[in-house]
Amino acid sequence: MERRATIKDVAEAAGVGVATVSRVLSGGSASPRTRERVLAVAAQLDYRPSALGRNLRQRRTGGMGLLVPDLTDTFYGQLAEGVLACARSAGEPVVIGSTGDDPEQESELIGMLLEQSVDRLIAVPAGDAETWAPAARAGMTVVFADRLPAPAAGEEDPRAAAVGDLMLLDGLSPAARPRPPEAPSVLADDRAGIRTAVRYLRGLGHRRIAFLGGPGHDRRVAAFREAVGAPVDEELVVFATGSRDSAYAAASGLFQSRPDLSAVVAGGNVLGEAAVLAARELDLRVPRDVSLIMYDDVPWAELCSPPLTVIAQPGRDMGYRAAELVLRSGGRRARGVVLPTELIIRGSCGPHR
Amino acid sequence: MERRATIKDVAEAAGVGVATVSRVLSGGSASPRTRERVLAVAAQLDYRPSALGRNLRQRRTGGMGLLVPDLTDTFYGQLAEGVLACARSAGEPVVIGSTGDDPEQESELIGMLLEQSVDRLIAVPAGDAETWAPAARAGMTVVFADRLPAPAAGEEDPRAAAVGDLMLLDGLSPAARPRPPEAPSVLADDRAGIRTAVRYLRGLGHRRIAFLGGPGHDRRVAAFREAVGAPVDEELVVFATGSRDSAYAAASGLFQSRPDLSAVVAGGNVLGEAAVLAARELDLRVPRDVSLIMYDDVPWAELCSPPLTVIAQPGRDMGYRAAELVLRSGGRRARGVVLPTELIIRGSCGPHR
DNA sequence: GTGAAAGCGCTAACAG
DNA sequence: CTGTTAGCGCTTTCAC
Repeated sequence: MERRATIKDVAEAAGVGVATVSRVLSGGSASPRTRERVLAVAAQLDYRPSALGRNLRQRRTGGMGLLVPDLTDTFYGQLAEGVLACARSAGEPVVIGSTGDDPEQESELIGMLLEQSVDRLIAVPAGDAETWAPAARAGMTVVFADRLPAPAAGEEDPRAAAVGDLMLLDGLSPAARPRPPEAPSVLADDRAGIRTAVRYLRGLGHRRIAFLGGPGHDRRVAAFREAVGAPVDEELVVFATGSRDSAYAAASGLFQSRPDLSAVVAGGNVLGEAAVLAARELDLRVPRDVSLIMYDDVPWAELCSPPLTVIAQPGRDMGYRAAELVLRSGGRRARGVVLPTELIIRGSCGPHR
Repeated sequence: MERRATIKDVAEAAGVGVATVSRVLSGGSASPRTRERVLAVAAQLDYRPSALGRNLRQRRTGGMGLLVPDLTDTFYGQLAEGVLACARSAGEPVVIGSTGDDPEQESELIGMLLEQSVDRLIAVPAGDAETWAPAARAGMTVVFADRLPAPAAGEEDPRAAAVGDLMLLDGLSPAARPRPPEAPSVLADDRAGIRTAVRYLRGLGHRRIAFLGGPGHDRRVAAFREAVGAPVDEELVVFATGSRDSAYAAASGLFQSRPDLSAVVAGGNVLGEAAVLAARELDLRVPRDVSLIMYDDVPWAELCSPPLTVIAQPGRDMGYRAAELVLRSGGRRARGVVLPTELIIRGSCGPHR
């Protein structure tokens, strides 16, 4: 249990200078003979270059940070798995943090990452643009996943709400479209997903459709309003704060205050879970009494009875893509990516009656 | 977007030496006047000490590593949340890795952590004692959570299987019990949990009870065998490899090969999920045709219909405790901890018919 | 109480 | 091609 071998040990043992060792190990030039000897000695000494030394020297930590709202939410679990898969294949470490969808905790975590000199970050942002300013100021490369930070309070910026479209409309002339978000991002095509869901519901005859949203679902509500068209009944759009309790309360409240609604689209799997629970508690049968569509496909959606009809978004892929983006962001600011969603019809929606 | 202020900048701006700055910032002695000035300047410069510099100097990285099999498995999500909660309150970074329950990937991740000089690790081990030897040799402080590494191949070591008891039997004289595991650990009381479940099932009249296990469930099977007593029907004990597909195949195979079984206990939530799916596919009604008890309580267990009867283990607490252990392991090798499980009776078990 | 100086392990000039 | 050298930012003796 002695201290690990350092580059110096290897150099001495191999009878060469430390620079040579460094070169050999990082694929630099060296005569075949030296290279072989160094490699042999290194292996023999079980030498592993210390990331600490390298990072200090290069004034930056390798790897990346990952900030998600809650690992207990299966969707973020999938997202994280994607990120980790990519990081692993790149041999890069990932420093993770869970924000609880709280901007304050998020800020603290950003601070912590800064302290660690982690300068690449993938985040499902909880705070608004203001929360994220410090990260940008510090020169961090950040890729947002799943959603974008809301514009700073006071700034009338429709960008966040509109971006869902933009990225898909590659046909538009560059000048015709608003500037892209400042940070590259990997988002699901919420707008199309929600629109498809609402149309599907309308096709089944539903007219009083509610939206059950959570933190970060603003693009989804916006899409919902748009899809429903004209003056949407504001009582049918309710928000929870992120905790399961809050989600349940919101769902239950919705069902009780508006017994006339015939369908609800839940903005995320935690909300969907809450809706199922609340409906059951209130003796509402799905889909007989109320139809339900949930955003996010998660393994247990199929276990419900009836199995839940969902808007699937590729969580794992999103994570993987985000990691790729943040890793090879050397080539300047990458464009954002929007991944398609898919309406998976199972059994939780029925005709309006 | 200039480079961050260093300790040197602060020292100069405050007209003191770097050593003084260092002292002040780490609570060392300094005259009130100097201290104040340094603090002011530091704040003004938005100075954040670089963890890189400190770590290199101290030849160790702060924070901890966390290795779990799969973040898509809600139980590990809970565990991770616990770890992160503790780490956050300690201001420590967490480097995470997902092993996919594959010893090889686990080894690689351990190597990566070693390279990062992360010397504290919380792990749900995939590999056996041999896989973990390098970590120990390198002087890592590791706390195992949820399970222990199997004894190295060839070593006839009943410790892992027996430990479930040990820790609870504080009444035994120290000499009478086998030595404790080499690394501190945080485990659920699998033995009691399984025993309770089996007894419950027997009380309902079930005799042909099957066990559906996955990687790392050896303590649970052992407990199952013990609870069932005497020669257990080996065909009723089946194992999957960790993937959802494999779990489904195992469950489906089990149901088909042994239509006479009347109850199954699933060793983890992924297995439980598979069992529900397989049963439905084969038109087996739960609990009419087959009773089901699942290890792990997860939010969606309640959503199934009928809601699943489960053996709950405190995932979040386990993570939190593990993090505490690994953090304050300064005081030598901490004892392991065993947390209680609870049988939560919902609707997936019925009388044998 | 405070400053100067010596590195921690590594890479990147810069000479040979 | 290869060795020497100068730090990266910080903590920690060791003098003053």
